[in-house]
Formats: sequence, structure tokens, C-alpha cells
Amino acid sequence: MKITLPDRSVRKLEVGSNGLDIANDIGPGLAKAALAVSVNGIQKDLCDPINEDSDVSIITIDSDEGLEIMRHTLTAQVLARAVKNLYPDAKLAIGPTIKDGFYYDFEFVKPIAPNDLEKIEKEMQKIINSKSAIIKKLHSKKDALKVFSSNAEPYKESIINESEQEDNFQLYYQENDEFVDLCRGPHLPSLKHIGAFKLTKLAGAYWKGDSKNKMLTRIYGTAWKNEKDLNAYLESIEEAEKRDHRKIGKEMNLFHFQEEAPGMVFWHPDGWTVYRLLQDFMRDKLREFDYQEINTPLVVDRKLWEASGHWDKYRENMFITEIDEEHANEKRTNALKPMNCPCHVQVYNQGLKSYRDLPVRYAEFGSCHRYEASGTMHGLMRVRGFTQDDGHIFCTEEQIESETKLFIELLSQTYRDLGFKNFDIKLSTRPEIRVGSDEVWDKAENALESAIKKLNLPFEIQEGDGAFYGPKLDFVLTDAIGREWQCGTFQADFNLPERLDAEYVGEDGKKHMPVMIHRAVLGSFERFIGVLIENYSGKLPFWLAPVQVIVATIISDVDDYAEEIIHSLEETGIRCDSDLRNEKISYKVREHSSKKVPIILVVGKNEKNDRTVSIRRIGSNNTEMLDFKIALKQINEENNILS
RNA sequence: GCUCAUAUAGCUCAGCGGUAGAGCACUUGCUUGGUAAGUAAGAGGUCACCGGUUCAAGUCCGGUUAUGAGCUCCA
Repeated sequence: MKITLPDRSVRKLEVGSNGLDIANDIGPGLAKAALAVSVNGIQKDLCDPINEDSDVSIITIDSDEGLEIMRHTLTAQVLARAVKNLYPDAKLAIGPTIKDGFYYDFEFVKPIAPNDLEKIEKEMQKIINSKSAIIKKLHSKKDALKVFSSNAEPYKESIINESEQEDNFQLYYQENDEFVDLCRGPHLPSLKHIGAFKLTKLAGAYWKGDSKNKMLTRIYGTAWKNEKDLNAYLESIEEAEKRDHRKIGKEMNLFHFQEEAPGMVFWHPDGWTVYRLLQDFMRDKLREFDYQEINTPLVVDRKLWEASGHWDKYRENMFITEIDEEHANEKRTNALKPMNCPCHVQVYNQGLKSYRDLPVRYAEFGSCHRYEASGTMHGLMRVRGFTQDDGHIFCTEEQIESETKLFIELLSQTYRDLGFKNFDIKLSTRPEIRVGSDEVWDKAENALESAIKKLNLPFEIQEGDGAFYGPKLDFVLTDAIGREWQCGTFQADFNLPERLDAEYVGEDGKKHMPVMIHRAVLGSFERFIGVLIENYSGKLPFWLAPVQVIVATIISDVDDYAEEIIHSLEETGIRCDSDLRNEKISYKVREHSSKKVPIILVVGKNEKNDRTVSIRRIGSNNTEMLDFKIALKQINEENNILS
């Protein structure tokens, strides 16, 4: 048979040869490094026979595929076996690979604690040191069930029982050991190919991810081809921890949370300065793109939420308020708005709209409240009270495409200005449960898709992930250390305008229903500020820094000169402060550096005499002596980069 | 919401049945010092909240609330 390698070269091998034979045919080095084989794009074990002409590539640890197979073997063969050795009563559930690592779910009789991980790691190392070969055996459903029922592995039995296949259940063994696990494979040919690993954490997880099922214990780990890669990964985790916005927010005194208002931000002066600056920035952008800013009520009668469908579909996430009947003669049920859309339709509905008025673009920095489940809150990233940079566009179906284009322009400008160079677009298409006819969906999906295509932007399709009222585009930005954050969204809605009777008079003089587009660029100010803090690790761009300049004196004789500088800076609108305290200059520099003040101007006797300043920028240990007037000009130029 | 963990001074944390501790921050002295911590002293706590065990509870046991890591949601 003919075996075609990735470089298109062809080798002839006997029918029934396996991946190892092919690797050997190519060279002994490759045979040694081979972990598995990809046959016509499907991963197979090295021992699997190949019976017909095929495209084959040998998988080694140097590919992502190889790394994943190693992680898979590590969890399913090594971690699982180690746990069974130490806790014979533990039950095996599943153990897949995930980004950068793997996990395995177990049911323990007695719960284990995080410091048991070390013990398990040692046991794993012992198993790896045996360098055992891994042996695959194929079993019929009946035999496979027998193996796991005699091993008392109910989760494995349940997986087999639910499987549609009757034969060829793959069971993996290790030489000289009774351990066995059911697995889709492929696995390493032997444990000597395992690289460097570390068990990282312990957490609960539901069997099959369903909260109605039993909670299992999940052990997480990370694994790499060598120590160097493992350490690099562990360092990157540390780096992410250092950037945690909750930690930096505390250090910079930007905001806090407290028990009486879980999930609601208490913004401190400096944090609120950042918030306002970001909002002003957004306001300018929206004006540029012809939005009209509006403002709508926070507390709205349930009648509107019934009409919009939120009362039915979203009530469990809403804060509902009752008026105290003892003090008022009326009984009303209100809800804090979880979204702004129904209110925006109310504004749209005031006065008759003509097709000539469309598109109507309303924007609101809408304060929304959602009762999020208690376990989901996370600093500024997931809160119960937040403000969206929300907007709704009422337009005709024909206008969807041009509105998409305009929105993407607005969004990419905004992200670029805020320092994010890359973002990905995801197009989510019709879900199974949806409203509206297929023709309308066709139109909406095509409009979104062709608009992105015309802009030459790459995008990924997420089938069936759209909102029930329409398809959507999600915008995911990448931060300075490669993490992804979903911020912007653009959703076409054919449902709410109908429910809430939005209309316009068309060219034909008849009434028509407009399409409503829900859109946000930042998502929410709270979350976006969290992303900004983590992206810049607190060192915000000059124009966004809450305190931009500190003038620090070396001796008290120059206090008057420092005040003069502050006065000039303030006159040009720079947010600044002086530090005249009786402290050494290195103490002052340290303090303001740790508060991430972008510029520290140090003045002493020399500076006062020469009317200069010593300028020191955050992130640099260098200082530069500049004429005070020139420094002032420079600082102002820097501040105006965006305006 | 679920599982596990955590809650001690403004911050970071130690203490784990017998008078509440450290470093930093804060206040007050001394110090006027040239780019990431000068120096001494002082002040600072219903040990999250409610209940239980005990002669005695930050300390042990329940419960509540919040936070953290996951899960599940959400986008």
C-alpha cells in the first residue's frame, strides 16, 4: 500500500503496517520520538494497523497534537492509576485534556485536600519512572462492561452503556499492572515519553456537567514537553496573578466591594476618574458616529417587562421591588432594569417615525442590575450592578449591512485607541429555539456575514449560538498577555420591535416594523475597566491615568517652585498633585511608582535654580532633565493624543 | 445555585482551648536627605455575624453572610 507523508513523498509498505513501522521506515530517530500517528487526519495509536493507501503523519511531542496526546496519557493513565493506587475506593469518571493541561474527575469516598496533591504527584512520578509500555486491547461491549463491573467503576459502565457502538471498546493497560482505563485514545506507546507536569488545583465538578448530578472531585494539572516549558507556563500564570485587577484596584485605591452590596462597585475618587474619562471618551466616539444619547428609568413597572418577555424569560435574574403598602396606597411591582432595550423602544415609539428617520441610533450609558448567581461574581468582571455602553439602532432590513460596517468601524477605532490591536469576530447563527421566519433569519445572517466579508475581516462561525431573537456578532479582544475577553456585541433583533409595537411609515405610506440592533462596544464600563487594569497591569495610558503627574520635592526649600509647577499643570487640565512631605526622594518615588503614576517630576535645588524638572516615567528607571516649559508642553501633547 | 476552602489592625499575614501578634501604612519626634522603603516612639482589634460545647472559645462544633478556586449559568 502507498503511504503519503506530509511532504507528499510516498512510501510503499505492506498492508497492515502500523505507525511505528512507518516511522522506522523513515528513520530510527523518528521511530524513537513517535508518539502516535495521524491517518487521513484521524489520530491513531502507533500500534494500529493501516490497511489501505493513506495520508500519514507521525506525531511527536513537538506538535500541539503530540503535546495533547502526552497530556491525555498523563491524566488517563498516570493520574488515574496514581489515584487508584493511593485511594483504591475512588471511582474513575473522565479525564480529558484542556488548554495547557488536563483534568480527571473522581468520586472519592473521603474528600481529599489540596495538600494531598503532592502525594499524588509523587505517586505519578513513581509510575512514570517505571517507563511501562502502554498496551491497547479491544473488547466487545459485554466484555468491557464485565471488566468495569468487576473493578466497580460505575461511571465507566455508564459511559459504555450509553455508547452506541457494540465492539472495539478501547481499553488501555500498562505492562505489569492491573490498572485499566477505557479511552478513545490514542495514547503514548510508553510512559517514557511523559514530559514535565504539575498538579495545579482541586475543584468540584458535576458528573457530565449537569448540576442535577453528583458533584465529583476534579484534579487539574498542567503538562509540557520539558521543565523549561513548564516553568515558562507557571511564570505566565504568576504574571496573570500579578495583574489581577482586584489586587491592583486595591493598591491603586480605585474601588471596593462590601458585604452589604455584593456585586456592586463602590468607586473611589481615582477609580471614578478613570470611569468618567472612559465614559467621556466613549461619548465623543458615539457623537462622531451619529448616535443620540438618551437616558431611561432604572425602576420600571412589571407590565413593561411582561410585554418585552423579560418577566417570562429573565425574571430569575431580575431585582424585583415591591412598594411598602403600609406607607403607600398603591400596590405596584417594579423591577430594576436588567437591560435597556425595552426602554429604548419606548423612546423610539414617541412620535411617528418615517423611513426617512431611519436609522435611528440611540445610545445610553445604561445602569443595569442583574441578579447573578452568587458563585459567578468576580471582581469588576462579573457584577450585579453595571453600566453598559449600550445602544440600539432602529433600521430597515436593508440597512443592517451598512450598520454592521459602521459599527465595526466604531469598535475597531475604539479598541485601537484603548490599546488593543487585535480582536476576533464570532458570528453566532440561528439557535434551535428561536422566533421569526427562516427567510428573516437568512436575511439577517447574510447581512451580518456579507458586511464582515466586505470589510475583509476574518471571523469564526458559531453554529446555533445566536440569541433567540436574532443572529449576533461577538467581539473578542486579546490583551497584552494573550488572554481573550469578550466585550463588544452586535445583535440583530426581529422580535422585540414586534412585541413592543415599534413602527415606521414606509415609502408606501404603510406601517412597517423596524429591525432593532442591540450593540455595545465596551460591554460594561465595570468589566472593561477590569480588562484595562489587567491589560496594562495598572499602568494606564497617560490620558486615562487618574493621577497623571506627581511633583515631588527633594528639600523643603523648593516647595514654592513645586507649587508653581502644579499650578501651571492644573491650568492646562493635567490631573496632578504635589508631594512636599518630609521624606526622602526615593521613598516618594517608590510610593508613586507603586501607585502607577505615569510621570514623576522631581525638583530640588538645581531644578529650582535652572527652572528645570527631572522627569521620570513609570516603568523606567531613567530620568531626564528638561526645561520646565518644554516639559509642560510635552506633557500636554501627550495628554492630547486622543482628543 | 452547587462543591471545597477562607474570614484576626487600613493592607499582607502569623497565632489554633488559658491576658490578641509581626511587617507595611497611620500619628508624633529627630532627620532637608538627588530617583523604588532614613530613624525612634506612639496609637490602632466585639479576632465576619448568630448559636452551641467547655470552668474557659480567634482557636472546637453547627448555621448565616461575604470572598476565593472550580462547576453550572451569562455574554
